[in-house]
Amino acid sequence: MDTPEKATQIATPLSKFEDSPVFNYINSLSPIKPVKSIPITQTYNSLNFSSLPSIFTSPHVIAHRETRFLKRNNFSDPSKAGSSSENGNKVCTDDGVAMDASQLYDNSAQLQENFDTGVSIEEDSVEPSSDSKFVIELPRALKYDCGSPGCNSTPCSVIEANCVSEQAGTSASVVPFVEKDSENGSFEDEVHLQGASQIEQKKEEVGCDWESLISDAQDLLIFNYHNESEAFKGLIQKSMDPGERFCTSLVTQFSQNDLSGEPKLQMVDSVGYSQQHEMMEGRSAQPGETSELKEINEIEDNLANDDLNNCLTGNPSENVGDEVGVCVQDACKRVPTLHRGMLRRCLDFERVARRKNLNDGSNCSSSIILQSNDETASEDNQLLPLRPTSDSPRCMLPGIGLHLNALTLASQDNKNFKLEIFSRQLSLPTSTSSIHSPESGQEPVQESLTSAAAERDMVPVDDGVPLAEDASQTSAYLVGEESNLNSPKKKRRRMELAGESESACKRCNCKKSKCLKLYCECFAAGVYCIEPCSCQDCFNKPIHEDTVLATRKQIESRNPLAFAPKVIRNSDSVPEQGDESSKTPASARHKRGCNCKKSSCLKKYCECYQGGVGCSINCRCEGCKNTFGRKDGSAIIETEAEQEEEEESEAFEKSGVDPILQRTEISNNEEQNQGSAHPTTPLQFSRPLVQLPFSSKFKPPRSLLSIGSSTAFYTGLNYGKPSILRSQPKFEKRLQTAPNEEMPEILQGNSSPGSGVKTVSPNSKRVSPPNNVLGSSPSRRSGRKLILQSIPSFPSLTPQH
DNA sequence: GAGTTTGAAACT
DNA sequence: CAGTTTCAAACTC
Repeated sequence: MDTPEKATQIATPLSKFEDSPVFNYINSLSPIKPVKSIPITQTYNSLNFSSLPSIFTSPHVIAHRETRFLKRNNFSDPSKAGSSSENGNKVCTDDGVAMDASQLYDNSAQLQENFDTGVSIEEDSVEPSSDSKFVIELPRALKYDCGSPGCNSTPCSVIEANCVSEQAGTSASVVPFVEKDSENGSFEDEVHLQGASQIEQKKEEVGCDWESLISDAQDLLIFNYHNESEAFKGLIQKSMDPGERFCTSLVTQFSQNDLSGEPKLQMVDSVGYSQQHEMMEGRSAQPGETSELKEINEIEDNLANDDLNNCLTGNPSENVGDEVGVCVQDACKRVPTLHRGMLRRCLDFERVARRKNLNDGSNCSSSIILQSNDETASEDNQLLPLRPTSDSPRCMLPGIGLHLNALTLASQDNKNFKLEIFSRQLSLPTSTSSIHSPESGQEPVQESLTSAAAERDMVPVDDGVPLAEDASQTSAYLVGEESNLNSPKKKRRRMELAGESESACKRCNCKKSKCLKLYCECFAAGVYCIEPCSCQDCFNKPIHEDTVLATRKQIESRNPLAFAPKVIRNSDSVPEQGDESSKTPASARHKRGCNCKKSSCLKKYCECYQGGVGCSINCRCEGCKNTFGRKDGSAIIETEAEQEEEEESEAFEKSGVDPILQRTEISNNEEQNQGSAHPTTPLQFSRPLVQLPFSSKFKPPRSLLSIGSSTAFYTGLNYGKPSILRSQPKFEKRLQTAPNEEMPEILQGNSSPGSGVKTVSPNSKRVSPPNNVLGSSPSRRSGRKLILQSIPSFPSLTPQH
């Protein structure tokens, strides 16, 4: 199966195909001339095809995409799967494959997506390597199908291949080739056969393992998303170079392997999600693969990391902004890069989303849903600079990047665009992950996302917390619901139904505030008002950017935390523990606390309740009955041992809790905590408070600011409450547990009176003794905490570096 | 859809 | 900082 041989084989089948009437017909259809197996330059392939999309985008493509999108939503609908499979089936006519694909698809769209992502990436990387995409692609698809756990991915891979090919314009040719190959019994034939056999096996395996796979989906999802995000990041990076490099490396290796039939192809394919597979199945790289795969993985990881770091962490500000825009554009142009697959996916979704947005008026849900799209927004045409124009969909995740702060900082269009992209990107994974994976999977993602977002955000907007919260919640819910939020009320209703998605898409109804006050949800959320808003005399529009920014500054001068997420979640700040915290009710708390008197904190009047978090010490509510956690919760004085136990339990929870189910989890956790004899309140509250403001290390500045300014809020509010003292110990623990990074920030923040806020004293008011906080937090239990941290769900989830 | 309730935000 | 007013969301009918 050496390369030369392959080439020969490939050439043969191609020629045959070319002769076939089907091929001719296809050719007639597609603008792309079936270049006779002439090795086209990889770059050209991508480039050439990139231009073609229009042709293929025709109804079929669109339909396909939509179907696909629908599929995502309707996992169980077989018919759709079938329809969708039409396109996909083109490529894979194999019954076995098709079956698998449909089934798999139905079983878990997301899982598939994840695989798809991996696959797509692989494809991208692989494509360039092969002189003729066709040959390589088919085998790949097959192999995928045949491939390991990737079986699941098979359908997806196929579909994607189709999509890609369609867009690229190569797909058409591909299909025929496949069939022909089978007919010819050429190399591909073998592949098919093997693939089929393998697929069947896989099917069985899959069938058997499916559940397990699904169960593992969380991990996978996380992984996938992580990968996607990485990939996306890679794309984003102004220099696609890394991606290219990666591709190149892959290609190189691939070529070295001669693209040899199955194993190598599989290897290549697996590269994308090999990690996932490994994770899932525990399956190590295949014999031959191992070394190479490892290398590839390493490269990929490095790239991803680097990319992430560079893009996200790096200098989000200037470089990133430009980079983003550039990257996006480049990405579009550079379809062939390894991220291409992802982009395609995203595009598909995005298109749908955009349509919806356009049609419906921006629906936050759609945007959210498609966050992935945004990720992929980079894709071809769609990557329009989403300037925060009035038209642009504003639905941003509250905490993420859309904050006006970010906007202000990044006044540039590109930057804004980037931010949105990032936010969406970030959110996407979360949403998806959340949906499928009940467990920890999501958290890591969230954390990463949040952290990434935080890092990225030009402005240290919020902690990732809000993002996580919103994203997870909203996204998850919204995904299903998406579009129809036309009327504000309906929207609200949905939000309510959804649970808490509200934050994601705010639509205001302001009449007197001109949407320039915090009364305006849009303004408060840091987003511009959009069509769906029913506001009057709205100044919260890009047109009035100056006014908005000025007002914003003014408000911030008054209260630095004014635009910070109201609900702070620990997750992002603490990578490791973040999971825990995020999961645990305690992790999230309203930054300022509520002041409810009549609603008993059981209605959305209560911001805590609305945010899906329990009331905390900071709350001055009366008759609190917040189902997410009462402020008074029994403040039980716990012994250190108990506290430790709690911590452990929390850590444990962290590992397993689903972000999606956050609320449920929260309630559960609280219950658990209570059950564990730990009064949920004190601990939880204390924690959130501390962590909240300073979720990410990167945000110190903001946290500091917020802290200082926030003092007013935090100081003195809760003095009335008795339980605080007890809580302190836990609080201290929390602090300790919290990563050092956070702690310092917190401490720093605390140094100011404001810090005290979080440190809440046992007595109601956040008398935060900075000293206490400082003293306790960093040093003491850091050891333990470190241990917990060492467990970091996120790292573990990640493909490993 | 109109009116009421509620509590945050803004103001004094 | 406390008290009051304004505002818009949440809620009810």
